[in-house]
Amino acid sequence: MDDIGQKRRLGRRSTPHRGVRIQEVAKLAEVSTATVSRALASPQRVSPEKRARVLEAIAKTGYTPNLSARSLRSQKTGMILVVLPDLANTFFSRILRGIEETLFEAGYGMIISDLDGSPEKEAHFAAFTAAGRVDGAILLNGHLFGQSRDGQGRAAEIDMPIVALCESIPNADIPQIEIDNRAAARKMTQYLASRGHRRILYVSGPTGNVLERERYRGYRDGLRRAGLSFEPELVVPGDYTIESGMQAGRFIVEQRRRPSAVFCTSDEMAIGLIRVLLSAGIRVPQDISVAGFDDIEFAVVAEPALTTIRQPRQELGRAAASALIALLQKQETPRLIRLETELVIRDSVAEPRPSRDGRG
Amino acid sequence: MDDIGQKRRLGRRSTPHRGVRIQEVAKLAEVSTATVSRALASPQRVSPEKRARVLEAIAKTGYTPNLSARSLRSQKTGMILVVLPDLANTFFSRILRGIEETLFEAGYGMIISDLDGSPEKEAHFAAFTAAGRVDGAILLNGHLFGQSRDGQGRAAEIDMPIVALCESIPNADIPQIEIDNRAAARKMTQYLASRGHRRILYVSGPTGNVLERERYRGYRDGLRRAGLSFEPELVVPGDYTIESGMQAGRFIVEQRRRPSAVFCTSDEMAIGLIRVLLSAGIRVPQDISVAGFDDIEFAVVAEPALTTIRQPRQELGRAAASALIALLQKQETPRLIRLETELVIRDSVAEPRPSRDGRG
DNA sequence: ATGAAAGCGCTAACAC
DNA sequence: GTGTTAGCGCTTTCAT
Repeated sequence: MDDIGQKRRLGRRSTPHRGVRIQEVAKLAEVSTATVSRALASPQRVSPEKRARVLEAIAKTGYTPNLSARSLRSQKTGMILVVLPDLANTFFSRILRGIEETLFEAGYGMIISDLDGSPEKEAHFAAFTAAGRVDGAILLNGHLFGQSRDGQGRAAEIDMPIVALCESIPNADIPQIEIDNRAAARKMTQYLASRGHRRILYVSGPTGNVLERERYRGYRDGLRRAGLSFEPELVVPGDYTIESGMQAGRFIVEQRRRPSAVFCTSDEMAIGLIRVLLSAGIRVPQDISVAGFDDIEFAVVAEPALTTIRQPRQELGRAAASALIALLQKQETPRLIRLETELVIRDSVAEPRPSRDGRG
Repeated sequence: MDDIGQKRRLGRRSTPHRGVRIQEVAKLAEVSTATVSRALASPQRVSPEKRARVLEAIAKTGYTPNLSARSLRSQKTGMILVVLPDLANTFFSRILRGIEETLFEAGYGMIISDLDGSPEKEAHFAAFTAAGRVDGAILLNGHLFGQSRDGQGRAAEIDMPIVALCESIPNADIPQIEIDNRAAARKMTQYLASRGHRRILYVSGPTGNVLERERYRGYRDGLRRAGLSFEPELVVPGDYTIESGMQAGRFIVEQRRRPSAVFCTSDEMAIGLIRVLLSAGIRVPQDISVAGFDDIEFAVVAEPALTTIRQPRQELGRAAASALIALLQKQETPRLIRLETELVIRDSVAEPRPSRDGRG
């Protein structure tokens, strides 16, 4: 006790820390600090008797290791950075939960960075990462730190375990976890065609987005396989938000020659679009069928209930976290993990009603 | 260079860190490490000339301070813990964004803990906090660490800046940021009554929840002020989820004597409930009016568009973060901050249709 | 205004 | 299996 008291006095800290330190535990258990440390980190390497004494001393003192110190010494932080474009987007929350669960089980914590479209933030988090504050990162934003920026930020130099989730990152030699967007979009397009639709409007995601590129290809594939011709005027831009779905809806309402089915590449857009259609007196699915993508929680309670593509969101999160953990443990991990999607048939898609110009 | 090279060799680190260290910058700028440190932390205390040299050296080397070391030395982490009950709940994402924004502006990072109803996790994060890994915490879960648990976890001893957001924590001497749930619920109940409803069913939140207690009181208040009598059978349990709203909906469908209006204490429940009503052939609002609470993104695109109470979610997050930052800076902060709510009138509430038994 | 040097609390290399 | 001890990289006191 005296020793510690003295040490305290000698220390030059400005804000005295009230926590118990490893020394105190060691003293109480009558072992060295190394033994206390080992008893915690690798119990099997300490004799049962001493281990018991250490554990007792820890319980008695309420000791919790200082993680900054541990970090500094071991060069590990136990923290993973999760970078995503928009925290407020429903789509991400379930994914986050999957990530969090898995990381937690493996003893890691999660630091979230909501990019919010700000390059400034991105630079900040790149620095953050470089500062050794995290052991690895999961990127949901479709590019590496500093990529698509000039070389001035040295972000690109970051060298640590990273995985890409959902939005794959081309040319990056890191594990990518995703769904087969192209196949999923093709599946939906073919389904729509199989119900008899011949004029299928496509509401896209943001231009340049990898997801969008793949889904668009899938749409074209589906059209081709169904023997339908592609018509450029049947592609309407969107950005996955409710608002952009509503805009697409307004566009459709104003048209003379309407599609018989609409394939929205997100559920949010589908829900917004349906709302506008309904308000304009266009019935769904009697007048126009609408399909979504993602199968968010609200898809099933939408009116009408949404026919959509289910993404295994929580599993995606878990898979990404697992891949990252494998990397951290220097284990082998596949470069590409593709999770299955499922066509979920509900009520928003029906046969087209017979149209005046002969066929759907 | 030689010195550093030598130091490296002498060091016993297992995983050589490739980052640039402060020494290297100091050497290049021909100043001491202390000057480098000061140039970063308090520029005005360093002569402009040396500061410029330091900055140049930093740019040249790409130096980023190691935050674990800084933490260890300064006893500050620059990290805030945000504890919330359910990350996958739409309601929280906007709040999180508000928190994140404000923390970011103040130079803090955010660590999220999704409790997910697990006391084990709670204990973990309590330990985490005790381990000096964060400088403060924002609690969205309605209780302090370890509260409502026996004294064995010494979590209660945690002594750091904490604020409670949304779910206030009784008897805790910490800033609380919330809306006036009671007044909001009263406002909605009175509005429903003003439209002519006399049998207003209340779908509650989880029992024991502070929010629920307040909203329930507001409902009773509203009834009283409108001169309506309270009827116990018009209270149906819920837990804010879509699913529980659907259950409440099924309950209503099975009743002979149905309410003319339903006040759901969350939008999710309202949307789930409407879905069930619609499926059973009960029209909303013609047959039954339904009101929600929160004004989530989907409220406006629901069919019918939801009449609800708007909570300023992002502002709540910002206010909580601001209060915490004030605390961290030892500034005064009000113990209670109440943000205004707003009654948002859309299409899910109408006058009751004349009923057989004479009045609504 | 600046530098020297003492640690922050811990882990791991090394010696036994 | 256990103890001794040297740092991890930084900030800050103290002395100048």
